[in-house]
Amino acid sequence: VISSSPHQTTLPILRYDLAATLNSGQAFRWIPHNDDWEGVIGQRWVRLRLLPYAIKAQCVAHPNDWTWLTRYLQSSICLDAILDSFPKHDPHLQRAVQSCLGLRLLVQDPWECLASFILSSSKQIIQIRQIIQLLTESFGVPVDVPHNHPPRHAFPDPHVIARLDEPQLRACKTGFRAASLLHAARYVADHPNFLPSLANLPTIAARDSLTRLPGVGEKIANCVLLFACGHASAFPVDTWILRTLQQLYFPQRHPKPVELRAFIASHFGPHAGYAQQYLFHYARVHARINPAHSPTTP
DNA sequence: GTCCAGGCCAAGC
DNA sequence: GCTTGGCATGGA
Repeated sequence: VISSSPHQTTLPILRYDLAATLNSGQAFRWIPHNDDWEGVIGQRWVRLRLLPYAIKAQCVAHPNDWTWLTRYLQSSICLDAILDSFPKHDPHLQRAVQSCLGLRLLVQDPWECLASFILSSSKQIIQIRQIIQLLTESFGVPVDVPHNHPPRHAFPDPHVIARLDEPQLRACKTGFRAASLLHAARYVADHPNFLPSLANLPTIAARDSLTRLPGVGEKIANCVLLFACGHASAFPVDTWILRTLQQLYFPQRHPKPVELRAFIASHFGPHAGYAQQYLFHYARVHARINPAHSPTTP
C-alpha cells in the first residue's frame, strides 16, 4: 500500500448535519474519530470534519476535482427546496426535521448499496456494519491510507463476489443472506447495464426489476432506489418506520399495507424518501417514540 | 435464557 | 388478499 500525506479541500455548506447523515442507517462504513469521520468512497479513503460553514475533506491521492465527493455528500443541493416540499401541517414531521436540521440523503454506489441492504435483512445496524467490514477486509482491494494508518478496503466488486461460493460468504457472518448476495453479484456481473439503468426507469419499473432478485423485496428495493438511484419518492418501510407511522399517523390501529402505501404516496410529497429519512433518524434517536420492547429512557 | 433485529419467501388460510 | 414460521447470528 502506497502511503503519502493527505490532500485536503474545503466544501462550503449552508446546513449540514454530518453526524446524522453518516450515521443514520443509509451507509454502514463510516467510523467516528473524535470530530472526524473516516470512510471509503469507491477506491478512496476519506476523512471528513464539519466546520461552521464548510466540510473539511482529506484524502491521500490528489484528485483532479472533488465532484465524486460533493455528489456523494450532496453538499451543494438546496435543502430548503426539499424541506419546503414537505406537508405544511404535519407537526410530527416538522419536529423530526428540527431535531436534525441538515440531515441529507447521500448518493451511494448502487452495487455497494444493493449488497449492503441484502445483508441488512433482519439484522441490527451494528451487526450490518460488522458483516460489511468482514466482507471488505476479506475480499475488498486495500485502498491508500495515510502513514501509520490502519488498512481500509474498497467494497468488493460484484465480479469478485460472483467468483466466491456460499461458505466463503457465510464465513463473514452473512447467514441465510449469503445465497441472495451471491445471486445478486452474479446477476450484476453478467448484466453490467442493470444497475445504471435503474436511475432512468420510472420508479415502479425500477422497483419491479430489483425485486426480481431473490432476497430483494419492496423494502430493500426502495433503499437502493432512494440511496443510490435518485428516486426521491422511494419510501423504505422497515420495522422502525412502520411503528413510527402507526403511532404518529394511525393511533390505536394498524393500517393495511394498501392503506399505508396510499397514505405515503399522498401525504409526504415528491421527496417522500427524504421525509422517511428524517422520521427514521428521529425515531432511532428519540427511542421514546418507538417503544418496540423497552425504551432506554424513562 | 428469551426476544428480536432498516426482511424475504413459501405455505396455509 | 393477510398471517405465520423459518431462515443465521448475536446484541440487549
